[in-house]
Amino acid sequence: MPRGPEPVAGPGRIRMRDVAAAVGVSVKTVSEALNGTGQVRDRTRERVLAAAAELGYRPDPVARGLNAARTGMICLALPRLGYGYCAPLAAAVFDAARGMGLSVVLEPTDGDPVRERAAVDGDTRIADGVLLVPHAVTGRELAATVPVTPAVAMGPRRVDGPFDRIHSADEQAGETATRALLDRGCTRIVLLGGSSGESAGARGAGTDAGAAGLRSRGYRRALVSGGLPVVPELVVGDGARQAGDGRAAVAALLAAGVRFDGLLALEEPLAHGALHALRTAGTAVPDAVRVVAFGTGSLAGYATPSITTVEPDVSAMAGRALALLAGRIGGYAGPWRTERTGYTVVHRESTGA
Amino acid sequence: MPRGPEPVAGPGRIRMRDVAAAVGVSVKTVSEALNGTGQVRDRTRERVLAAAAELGYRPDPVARGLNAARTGMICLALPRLGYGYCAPLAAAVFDAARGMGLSVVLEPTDGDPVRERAAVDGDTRIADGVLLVPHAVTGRELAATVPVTPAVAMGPRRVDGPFDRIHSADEQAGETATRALLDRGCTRIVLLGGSSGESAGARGAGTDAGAAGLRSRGYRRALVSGGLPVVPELVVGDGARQAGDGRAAVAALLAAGVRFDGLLALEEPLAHGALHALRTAGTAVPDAVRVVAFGTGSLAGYATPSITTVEPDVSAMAGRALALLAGRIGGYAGPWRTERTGYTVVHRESTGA
DNA sequence: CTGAAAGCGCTTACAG
DNA sequence: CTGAAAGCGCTTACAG
Repeated sequence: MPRGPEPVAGPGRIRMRDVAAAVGVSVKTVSEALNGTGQVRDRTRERVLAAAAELGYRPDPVARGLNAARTGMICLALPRLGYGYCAPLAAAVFDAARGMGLSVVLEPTDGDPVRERAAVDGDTRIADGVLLVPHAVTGRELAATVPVTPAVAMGPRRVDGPFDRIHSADEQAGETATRALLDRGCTRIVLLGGSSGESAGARGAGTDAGAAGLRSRGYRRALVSGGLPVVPELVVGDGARQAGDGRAAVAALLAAGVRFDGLLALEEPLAHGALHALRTAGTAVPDAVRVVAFGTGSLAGYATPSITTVEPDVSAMAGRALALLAGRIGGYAGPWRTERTGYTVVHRESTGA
Repeated sequence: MPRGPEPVAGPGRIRMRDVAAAVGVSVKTVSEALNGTGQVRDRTRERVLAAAAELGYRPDPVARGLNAARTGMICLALPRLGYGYCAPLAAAVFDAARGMGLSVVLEPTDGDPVRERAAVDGDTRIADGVLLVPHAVTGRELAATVPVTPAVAMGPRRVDGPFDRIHSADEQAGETATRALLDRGCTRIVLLGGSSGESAGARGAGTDAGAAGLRSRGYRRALVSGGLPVVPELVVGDGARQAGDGRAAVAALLAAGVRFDGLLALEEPLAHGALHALRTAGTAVPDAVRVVAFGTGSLAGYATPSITTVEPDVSAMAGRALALLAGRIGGYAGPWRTERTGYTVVHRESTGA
């Protein structure tokens, strides 16, 4: 008997064959009675169910998984729960997965391209499919992967590769957010956490920019179409994400005497830091400066003042991503698909709501 | 060939036997060459590795798991990522698990006792062990479970059952937090989100209170040992957790003309709501009212004013819980153990720091 | 309606 | 150092 270490549950672990022996039938009958498959006489099924309950039988999902070539698990690989809208997105994925009878293995990649690639390409996969929120990995790197299981890339990054994609409309959202400020009379709008040009903040040839790059582009587009210039000194904190960074960047602007009447924070924590700096300097929000932030707004409503946010539709992202993934797991082999999900502006006090 | 649907990867899926055939050796030799077990001649190993790479062989972790009676996965069952300190705790669990070579299946129970119980007792388990953050399930219910795999309960809830436990020292933390306010001269301290007596907010016979109940008890103990009475009208929002609830409860106190000079919020969002209500009423923090909140403080530092928090040591909780679980998975069969992890007070502006 | 047997893709005691 | 074979706990085509 070539076995590994004693099973955790010890020799008391009940197998299907034990139930079969107790009832006096074959394992096939037990399997069919328990799963409701095949044709089992009522009387036999009852005896099987009774014996299974009596003995405390629990089916082994690993054995079943080996047989079915399917485990009912999917892997959700994302940079970190605290990153961008990962936490609410993950929550939405759990909800959707549960509705489909799937379990979720959460794998934080820490934004490490090696781990991101391994999530798709790796050899430790026990899941039937992978949902990847790429951060650092490039489209080129992913294009070379040979996924062990179907994969779907989701989020703002425009990566390319052998998988379906769900993109959040970040460029459009950046434009919408900026326009909301323009519409309220702002003419000098600080872009906090973004970049003023294609080169900075973008990773590849413009098609592979991160969320910040795309949102920045939307900002610039809104300014241009509004007849306003992109003022480099108003674009600060490129790549920053933390409240402390936002605070420092805005404090520096104020100390330098740079004038502005609007502020678009590309990540929610940046806005909290910005408000802190503005408050310290005695600058009134929204009277002197109007503020909009990207985020999911769990606390934005209770900041002082409450912050207008541009919120991603994580529920749609999760739902669509899982639908596409389930289709692939189910055997669909058509061409790779790309879908887009939106953002919603929630007006609060920081824009004068 | 009694097979289910065609495997996802199609007929191209390479098995160990394919590699063996390509090299002209047995599967045993391939297995040992790939795993570095047994004695394989260098020359043979090289040929096996080359063939495996050439063919794109990926080991099947499910088959390996069936054989080893171990999958290298654990299940983390918690109410919801947005609940209490679940998100940072989950992040700490991922870190610790990764360090031990384990993957984590995250299972939100939504605070449903049936699902909490199923996480320990269920029959769909593919994990080697379970980390449960109980919410609604009672100790009595869990005591009757027959875990399929080892389990560890963690968090503020004092549940009992056939597993190890890690408790956060919530009663002690409640006392420490209250004392911080007393030490700063507060004499009328609002308890936001808690209860004034044993009956309310506690679930069982005092040994099974949730975090709010335990923290409330610490609050009362601090008052009593400070020679102050527990004033029922200062205890509001029993069971509340959301910013909106905190805002409403504090607004009601202010509208009713109730006087207070300190406030202990049992959940961080409550404090953000409270600050909002205080600001609206023109009540100065910390001059007129000092505020302390339980929380992990990711945004507390950027509220207006920044909020003093009592923060759980999630890293210690995760580390100890996994250590205990790994011990059980490894076969340790000693008596159930209970460990305790602490909280740290981080002073910020809301207490005059 | 039911049983005996093969097979899922691995690992490993046993015998060379 | 290596192979043939059994076994992990299930599911299911095949033959009664």
